[in-house]
Amino acid sequence: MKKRQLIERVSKEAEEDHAQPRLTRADWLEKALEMLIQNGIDAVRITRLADLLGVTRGSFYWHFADRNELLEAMLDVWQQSNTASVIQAATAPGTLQDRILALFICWLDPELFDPRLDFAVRDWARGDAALQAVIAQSDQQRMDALIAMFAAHGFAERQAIIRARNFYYTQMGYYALNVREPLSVRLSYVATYFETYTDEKLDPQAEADFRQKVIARKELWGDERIPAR
Amino acid sequence: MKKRQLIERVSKEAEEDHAQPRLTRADWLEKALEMLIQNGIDAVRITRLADLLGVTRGSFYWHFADRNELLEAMLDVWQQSNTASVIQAATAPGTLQDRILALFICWLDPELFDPRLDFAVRDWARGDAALQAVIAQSDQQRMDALIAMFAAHGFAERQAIIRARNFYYTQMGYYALNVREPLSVRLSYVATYFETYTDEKLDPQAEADFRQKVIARKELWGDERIPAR
DNA sequence: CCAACGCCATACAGTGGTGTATTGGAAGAT
DNA sequence: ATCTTCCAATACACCACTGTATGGCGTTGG
Repeated sequence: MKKRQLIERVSKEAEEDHAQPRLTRADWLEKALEMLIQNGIDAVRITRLADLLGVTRGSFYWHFADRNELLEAMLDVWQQSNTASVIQAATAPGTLQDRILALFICWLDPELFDPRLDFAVRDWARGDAALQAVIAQSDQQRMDALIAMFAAHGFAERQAIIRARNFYYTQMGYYALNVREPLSVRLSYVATYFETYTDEKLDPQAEADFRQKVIARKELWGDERIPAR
Repeated sequence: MKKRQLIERVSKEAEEDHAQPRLTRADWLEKALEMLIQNGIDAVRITRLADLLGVTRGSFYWHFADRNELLEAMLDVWQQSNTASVIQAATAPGTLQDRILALFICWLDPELFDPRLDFAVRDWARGDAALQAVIAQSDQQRMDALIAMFAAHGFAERQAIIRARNFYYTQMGYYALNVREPLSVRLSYVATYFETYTDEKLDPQAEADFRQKVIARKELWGDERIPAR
């Protein structure tokens, strides 16, 4: 699901025409998420957001009771975006190859899975046990979907777990290190990773289709969406 | 290298008797690192540290010029602890098996590699390009050591890179997700992971020795060093 | 023994953030 | 055409934190 849609849904507002003269709850929420991603939760200050939005704090306190309400809305957006995308890809119709490639798409398209948001939320949870529990639950849901995917294609329980962990942890590690590689380089690793995870060869035709699909999508998200973090 | 030693070295102070009536630069630094790990860089406030140390801020401004000097000292400690441990393990004498196991020890012993510090520093770098560059350099050094390790034991260039990435990213992903497992569970995965990374069987005797070694070390770091993050 | 140094307390000025109360004004509804 | 409703500006009280200036006091060395 598109993030802006989610933001508006969480804000309980209908999607309206752009170029509004006044702000909506969703506008504040969007800016706050942007701030969270770029500078961490402690940078999400009402004063600062008001400056960026070109209004005073008076506006904020009309849309939200207080800062806490904003934070809760932000968490709602996260909960309903990244995890849902992973699970959807892992349970996609088709062969194991189809599903793995769907997951690779997920890893590559920030509209489906935004690693910056994911890690910003994880950092946010530092020192907050309740939030950590929420995140752990989401991780468990993602892992369960991945384990089920491998298990459904012939891997025994323990093997499915190890493969799911390798698959998921490797990708999270990649994000955690904030690696910055051009898309072409990432694409060149796809076949090798696929074989590592599945012990099968990746069908060359499928790989070609995948490349084309990703490049077509890339047009949509624009050129430089590689996170500066 | 032990972290407290490093802290004192960075503070340019000799190790003294405990139970000092007055504080040293190292005491402030240690508390600040603790705060960074538990609550992030934005929680590293002079006022708060002073409260925790039971003194007023007057003490701080005797030991440090300003907050910035403290932050630089904290970064020095990180630079000289985690990365050094990884490189040392990866270049340890012996077979590939010896080195991999040395790295596993690293992953398990927070005195050698403290993942909480590592990720706290990564989070700190959010929105700070200069700091990101420092971290990227450390990551590169670690990766180079791992690639060289695999290459030195017969893996071709590309294979060595993929294996090093899998090895390192998987572990970083594990830490990033803040997984909390008992030591016994982690130990039970060692052999399987070893085989995944090397395509060799882990010598049962070596595995037994490893278990014993880790458990002996565990006595040293105490029981509950599993990060609450 | 007392003088200098090392470490800390106190007081002050300044900044940036929160939340509340009140007022102002433009768009839609009737 | 006026009357709500929605959104934003302004003003106020309050708190957390930084950094500086200065004074106090115990410890140590000459």
